[in-house]
Amino acid sequence: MKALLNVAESEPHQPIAVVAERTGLSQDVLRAWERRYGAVRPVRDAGGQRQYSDADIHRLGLLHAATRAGRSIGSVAALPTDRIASLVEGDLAARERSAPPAMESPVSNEFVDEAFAHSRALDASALDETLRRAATAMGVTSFIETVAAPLLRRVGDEWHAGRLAPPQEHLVSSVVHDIIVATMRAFPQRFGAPKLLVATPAGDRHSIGAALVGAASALEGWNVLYLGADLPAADIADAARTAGVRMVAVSIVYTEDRARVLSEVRALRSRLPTDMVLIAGGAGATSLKTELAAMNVRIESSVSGLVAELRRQRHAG
Amino acid sequence: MKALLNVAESEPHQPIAVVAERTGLSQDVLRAWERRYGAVRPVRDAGGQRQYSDADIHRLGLLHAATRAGRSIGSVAALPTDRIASLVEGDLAARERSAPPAMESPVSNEFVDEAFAHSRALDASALDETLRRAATAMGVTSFIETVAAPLLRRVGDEWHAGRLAPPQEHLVSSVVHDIIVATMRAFPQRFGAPKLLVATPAGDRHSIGAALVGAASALEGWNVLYLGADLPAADIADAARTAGVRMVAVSIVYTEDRARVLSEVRALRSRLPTDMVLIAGGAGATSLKTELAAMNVRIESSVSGLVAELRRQRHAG
DNA sequence: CACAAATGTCAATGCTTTGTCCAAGCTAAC
DNA sequence: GTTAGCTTGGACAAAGCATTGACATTTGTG
Repeated sequence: MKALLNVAESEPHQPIAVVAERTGLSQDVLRAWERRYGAVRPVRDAGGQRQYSDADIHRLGLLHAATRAGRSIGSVAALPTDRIASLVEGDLAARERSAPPAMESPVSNEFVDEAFAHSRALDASALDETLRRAATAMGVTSFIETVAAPLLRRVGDEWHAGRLAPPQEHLVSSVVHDIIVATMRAFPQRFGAPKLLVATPAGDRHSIGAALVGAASALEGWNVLYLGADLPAADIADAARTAGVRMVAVSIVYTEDRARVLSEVRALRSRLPTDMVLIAGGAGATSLKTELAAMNVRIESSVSGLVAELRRQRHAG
Repeated sequence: MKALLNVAESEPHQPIAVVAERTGLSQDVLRAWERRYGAVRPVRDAGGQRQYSDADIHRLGLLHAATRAGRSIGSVAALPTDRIASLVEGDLAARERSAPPAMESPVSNEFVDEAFAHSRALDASALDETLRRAATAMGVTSFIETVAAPLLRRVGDEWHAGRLAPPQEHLVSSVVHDIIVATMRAFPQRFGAPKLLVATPAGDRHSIGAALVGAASALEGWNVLYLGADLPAADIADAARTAGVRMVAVSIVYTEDRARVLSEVRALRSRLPTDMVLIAGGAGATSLKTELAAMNVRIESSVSGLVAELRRQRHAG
């Protein structure tokens, strides 16, 4: 930072147009600041036109920065240049201190609102983009908890209240499902990692729960074999044997026909090796927990519980 | 935090806009607190406008902190400043005690440890998988802050200490860069969304910062034109014009040659339309902030600050 | 629970500051 | 000489600030 002080030399001088370009100030403002506040005093050439030095330009840039920060030009125009520089520096530093507080909750609500609007309008691609953005930004786990679940609940409520038609509900379920499945599929099969089969038993077509389980497991480093919804017990068992999985997880949502569900799970349990762990999750599983526990099926009511179980199994098995 | 005690000088005074910005209090609140409780008594300039001293600002900041801690403004506004300060200090200490330190760190440290081990072993695919898993699980934002940045720092440290060879460092940079770029590219161009150009000026080959900016912007819903590192000013300006972008952001890391960096940015600024916003970020930008501010370049030292600016621009422009 | 005080926010109005525009004349450059 | 750019002085309009009063919540209290 050497200041060039050789007065005799013809220092570089710029016409007003160049100064306006460089500082971002209009020519009118440059003249007004000079006339009204004496912000700078450019020398004049033979014809009376302003010739700004580099120091002038720098000073004007600082003044511009000061006004952008909220100061009035009248109160800073007369200050010495280094004083202005320190003011500007202070303003920048102060803004830095106030910036960090990043917000979480308002953002996720924004996502829910946005997604809901797209759902109402049946705009599939916009909905998809919004949800993907949310998932990428906040992570799958928070996405599920703070965006997907609230959105599904809200859509469900509105549907029950008659303010939303079935297509809207289907759209949301299907888009959310696709996103979660895509997340799961994004993880390559890892050699040596234990394998987990995820499905929904016959009679239950709500596959979102299963997809959630699959995604969470994939994030845990498991190789996930995701078979989707409405699968007969025999098929699940065959697949488990063929693929050589270590564990099987089923998601149960639909429990209107309790007997049907129980018999499906029972059939599955009996077709699997006795020492293979079978986990059930979802709202339906919780409401049947006594019966399920009695037939050697483990219940995990939350995703985090499942994750804990996965870790145990992984290091145990 | 030095208080400037030069008495002889005309004490610096700030207008209400700056005070509002720095304290986070609205102008309305500032005036209400003064009128109703005499919280501060700023002097007035010739035209009757309030001029706050630095002591006033400090006091107002304390009052704001006190109200955030649950105290009523009426009960603290009249107290002497040092009494308020001790109250606030007590409140903060109490909050420390009550708030159990939310442990996010063990998880992310696990990722960092795992990734670091893979880096050391030069196992590119395992490193890639680990980092992708982390990014998917926790979201890009947290991933950057709690995994990518610590990992890069750690690798850098070890490299400086001679315990790691250049290939390891390159591997980590390149994998992290690829993941972030992939995230950015995963978002489709949205019709009607404003466009942002992101690049690193000539002479600086550290493109990770630029990639971070691009990803954060894409998550904000902007169409991002990411041009990578080491780009001459003229090329950036041409691209900006051709693509019709609304804003340009450059990431500056390398400041060994300050003059070179400054002249590149100056050239870029002068080639862009005067009213187009040019933002600079990165460690290098921070160390040059006064100079950059004087040439009508905006500084954002953190990603969250940039995001805030993006929102402002989006709704403003 | 109801009532009153406290407090953040907003609107209306008037004054100040500041950016922009205009007109007429002058200068520079091709 | 003609066109584009600059200067000056003045005028005007937009933006910012001050003041007052009111409103809607929240909070505290009997």
